[in-house]
Amino acid sequence: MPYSADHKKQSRERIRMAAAELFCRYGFDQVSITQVMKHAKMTHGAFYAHFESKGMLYSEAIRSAAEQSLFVREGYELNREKIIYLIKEYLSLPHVKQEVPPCPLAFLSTDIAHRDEHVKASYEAVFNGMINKLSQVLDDSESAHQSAKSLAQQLVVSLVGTVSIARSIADPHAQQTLLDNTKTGLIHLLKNTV
Amino acid sequence: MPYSADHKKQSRERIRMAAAELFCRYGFDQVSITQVMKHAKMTHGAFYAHFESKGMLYSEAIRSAAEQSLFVREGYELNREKIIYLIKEYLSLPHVKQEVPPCPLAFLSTDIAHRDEHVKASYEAVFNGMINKLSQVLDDSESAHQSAKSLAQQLVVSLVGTVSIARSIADPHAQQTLLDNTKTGLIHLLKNTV
DNA sequence: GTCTATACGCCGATAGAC
DNA sequence: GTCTATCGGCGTATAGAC
Repeated sequence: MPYSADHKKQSRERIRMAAAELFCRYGFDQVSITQVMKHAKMTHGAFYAHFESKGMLYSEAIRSAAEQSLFVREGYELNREKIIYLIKEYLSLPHVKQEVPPCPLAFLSTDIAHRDEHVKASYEAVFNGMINKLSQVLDDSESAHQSAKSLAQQLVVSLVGTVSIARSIADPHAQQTLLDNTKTGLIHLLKNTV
Repeated sequence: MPYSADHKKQSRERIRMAAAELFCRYGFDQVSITQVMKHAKMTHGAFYAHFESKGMLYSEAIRSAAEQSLFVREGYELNREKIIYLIKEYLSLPHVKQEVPPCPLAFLSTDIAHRDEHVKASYEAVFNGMINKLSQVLDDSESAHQSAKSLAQQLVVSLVGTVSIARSIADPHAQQTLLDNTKTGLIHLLKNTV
């Protein structure tokens, strides 16, 4: 055959990456296969040689987006200080504006609710991955009244809620205030549970 | 004319209400004008006698949804105990499953991010309304290190984040755990800032 | 594997009868 | 004001050449 297996793999990966960026930015319904393929430097006809449907691509794109996002990309050798650093990055305007690879949990939260179980399973896997990673770090210095996993969940829902809301608000000043308030609140929460 | 002004007003209201329910449940893109009008007991042709576009309907539907939602409908004569009651209702499975009129902040958060400034303004107004209402109650018994408005924001972003994520997760047990954890965390937060 | 071309359906919005 | 009918556009997915 005129195309190597590696070439196919690379094409597939380009599609996955393009999809991760575009779906996060515009949502599932407002991104067409034609747009994704153009972003991946191909035409729409080639799509179905790599994925069986747009929905299946979505499911994979969520995991791709997660792999590139803050907490995974910089989440090696995590400790309390690094968590605080990541919280600040997560709750930053560049993240909200998707100038860095965004967290799909925050950018796609309500979008996932309308999709099939396969897509939801991807979202849930990313969510659990983030919780597990955080709770491992928080475990060794945990307060008496709150388990590490529960604390990690508090953290994540606040992060996700804040960024979701900030993206849906037009006023830049209100965005910044919101981000800063959550930042202060979460750091306070972490300090008090050392 | 064969139709009274009141009749027109009622039709318009039926459309608004139908839109509020359907948009919250399925999102903007996955609801057609035909569906909304069918839900409002009319045919699609009549739509543009009441609204100038689907986007304008969305903007109004967000406010309609907010008016019916928990914190507004039961938010009169608020106090700390009632806030705790509303938190429990908000973080309940019937709310997540939209068996009661849902909060548009949680059900539409990422959906709004892709719309125009007019829609975002509606979302922001609902958000600010909720923050203001809560912070008034929290103001008289505020802790030294955290303003009432900031505390109210912590509350809302946790509520919104939790319900958004819970809707996007398939496993009912994980949903319930998530809801319960946030419930505990927020009640703890409120008690500690009396 | 990737291309161009197209089948087929749905949607937002408009036109005109009643 | 509400109806039926339709326009124009775009979407997913497929077919067939190379």
